[in-house]
Amino acid sequence: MNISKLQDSVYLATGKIPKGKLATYGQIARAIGKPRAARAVGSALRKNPFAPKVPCHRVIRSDGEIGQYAGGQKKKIAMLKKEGIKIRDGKAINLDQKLYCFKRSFL
DNA sequence: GTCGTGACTAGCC
DNA sequence: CGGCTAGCCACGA
Repeated sequence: MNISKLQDSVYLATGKIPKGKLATYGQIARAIGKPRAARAVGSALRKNPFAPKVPCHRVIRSDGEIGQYAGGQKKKIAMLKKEGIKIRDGKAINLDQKLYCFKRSFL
């Protein structure tokens, strides 16, 4: 369990993302109570000790871009496509439709 | 305790 | 609309 508190919060929030839905780093950061910690969220996901448990590939940028991925953006895009997310030129379409509403129980 | 880096965001030109 | 810069947060050395 050698994980920091920030990581724990990020994994918890990310794990709540249902299949077929997406979330932005900023959204997760906000969900954990740190709306300015989008970077820290990415750093936490990069370690991702809960690989299959935490769908880090469902987390994308606020611009609708896929963002980085430990296994490569290509893999991330492929997985998202399989989940039902449509990707075009490395960007998620219908993003507003696929975005997931986070709970504010953290606050 | 200080410095540097990174799966980001928003603002400015 | 597109590209660039600065700002923020957390972690590791």
